[in-house]
Amino acid sequence: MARHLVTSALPYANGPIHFGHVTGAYLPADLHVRALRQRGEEVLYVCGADEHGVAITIGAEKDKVPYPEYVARWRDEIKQTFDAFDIRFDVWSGTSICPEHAATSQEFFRVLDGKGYLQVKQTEQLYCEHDRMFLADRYIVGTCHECGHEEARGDECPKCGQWLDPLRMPKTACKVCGNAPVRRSTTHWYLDLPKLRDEGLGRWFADHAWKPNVRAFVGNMLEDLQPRPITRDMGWGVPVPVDLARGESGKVLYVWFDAPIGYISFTKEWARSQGRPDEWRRWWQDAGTRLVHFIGKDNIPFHCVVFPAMLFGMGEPWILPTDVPANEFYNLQGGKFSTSKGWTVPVAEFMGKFDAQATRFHLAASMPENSDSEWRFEDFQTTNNSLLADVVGNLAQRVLRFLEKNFDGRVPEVPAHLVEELDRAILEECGAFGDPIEELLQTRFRRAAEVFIQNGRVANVYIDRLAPWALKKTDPVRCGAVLATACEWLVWMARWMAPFMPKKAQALWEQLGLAGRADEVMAQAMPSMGAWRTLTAGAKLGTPIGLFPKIEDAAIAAEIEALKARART
RNA sequence: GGCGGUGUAGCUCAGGGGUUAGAGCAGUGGCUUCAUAAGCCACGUGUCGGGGGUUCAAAUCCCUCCACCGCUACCA
Repeated sequence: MARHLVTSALPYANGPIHFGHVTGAYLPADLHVRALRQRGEEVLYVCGADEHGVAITIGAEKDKVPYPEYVARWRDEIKQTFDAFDIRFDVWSGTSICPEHAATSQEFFRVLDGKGYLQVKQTEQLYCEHDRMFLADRYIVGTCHECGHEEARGDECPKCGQWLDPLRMPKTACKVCGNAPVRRSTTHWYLDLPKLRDEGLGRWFADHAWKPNVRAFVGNMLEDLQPRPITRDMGWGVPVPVDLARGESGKVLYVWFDAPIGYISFTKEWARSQGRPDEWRRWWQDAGTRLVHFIGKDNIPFHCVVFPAMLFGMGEPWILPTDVPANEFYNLQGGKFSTSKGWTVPVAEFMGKFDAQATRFHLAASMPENSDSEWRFEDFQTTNNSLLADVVGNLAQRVLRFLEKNFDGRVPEVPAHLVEELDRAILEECGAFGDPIEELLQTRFRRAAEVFIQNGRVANVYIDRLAPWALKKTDPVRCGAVLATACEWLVWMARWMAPFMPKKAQALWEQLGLAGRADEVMAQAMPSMGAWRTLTAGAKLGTPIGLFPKIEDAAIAAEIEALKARART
């Protein structure tokens, strides 16, 4: 049994997150973590906001609020979204507030420098005197040096598609203020990625199992690797250690250098809060830890090359990622999610009208695991109505209501002579069932959702075959035994449901009259003949209430209309 | 431009060199009535994007073409 250190990409604290982020990097991690816990594994789930970088300074200045206030606002807003989705981290922090973050980041810089993995280079860059900052390529607009297009961005020309060098562009302007930037020389530190690759990172990557999208992308990247600058000229970020700055001032670590270190500093923060400040080493410096990063595909270069290179460069005993199950992108109703264009689903508003638990399930069932996928309101309705309500919710209802009406709301007895027959009936004769928890452990989320529903079908088939309503008059004892067996299956349904929809699972658990929690550690992985029943005959059941209310067509139509209306304004 | 992905039943997708290509949803017919007009059973259709090649055999491998999409790391 390994220790599992699970991370989700640190959300950038300059805007809200949407369903795409949730299903890309957070929900899968949460599902994986819950499945691990249910199997009794030791898990730590780490996340927090990424709060440095030039985009944040620009955003804050635009809003006329101090940087710390700006990031705090988004940090809290984003956290509320996670809370709404029942995504539960063991630690949630932020790179600008975590007390351990700056020192940890500087330690990385110091060690990598000491080991010769950093290079110092002087280059010319465009500098905006008005905004007093060096301009990243995307903050430059100007004339394309290839085709003469006048509104090219500094990194790429939208017209001819050429990759641009801002220093060669005949005419440029700062995208923020519109003024013409000047050339200015500056010094920066570069992470020597080719050297790290050649000294072992390349082998590490080659020897590892990866999702196909990750392998293809990184494999290419490793062939043509350049040293990468890891410092910037700005006042917001982790400062380059003074004693290593070679007399330079105003240098901070590049946001992508310090952001992944957040996983480590947040772990330290968590350890300290537990009263065991050294505990973090067990998670980051012990080969028994399995480190898994959940990210969207846009983060692949950083989590599969840059950050591993940094960890590798730190040397023993630091561990490297075990797996990076990157997802593709999630679209919305035929288009890309775009907060600025209004093509998005405001989470708080949505949660006021629809069920967060069912939403989790639908996001899992439509997750962009192997290719881009999308949220469609009609599909959400189908998942909720035809799968969750009809197959699973109604299953619980038909069993529990029957017992409520005819058996005083108690678990009937299963006479010894019927146990084997009924075990065989439901476990062997009503169709194949699978283990959703195992699928979640294997990070096959769509499959997990599918298997869960299939397991509900098995019990529906069982009930139809055994027809307890017919037995009611002819053989009440057998009727009770049939239903008690169905109840046992519902106990398993609640367990299987727990990672996907923890609150619904708990509700079902209580309807079954059970104390404790539906997500408690499972004593065995799957039901098996003669060894899967846990209920006590005569135990009082809870009150059956429909778990999944149907969603009306009109509600879906209204959402689609509202989405279109938002996009127009 | 480079790299990569996708293209399989009306829809969403799974599968992946070898018996008659699968699931769910939607549709049709039947059964049932415990249940959220729920459940169960049965049924249909597919040139597996086009073309070429390898092979005893390809949806599955190779080449090419077409369509759509993503990424292209000094913006997170």
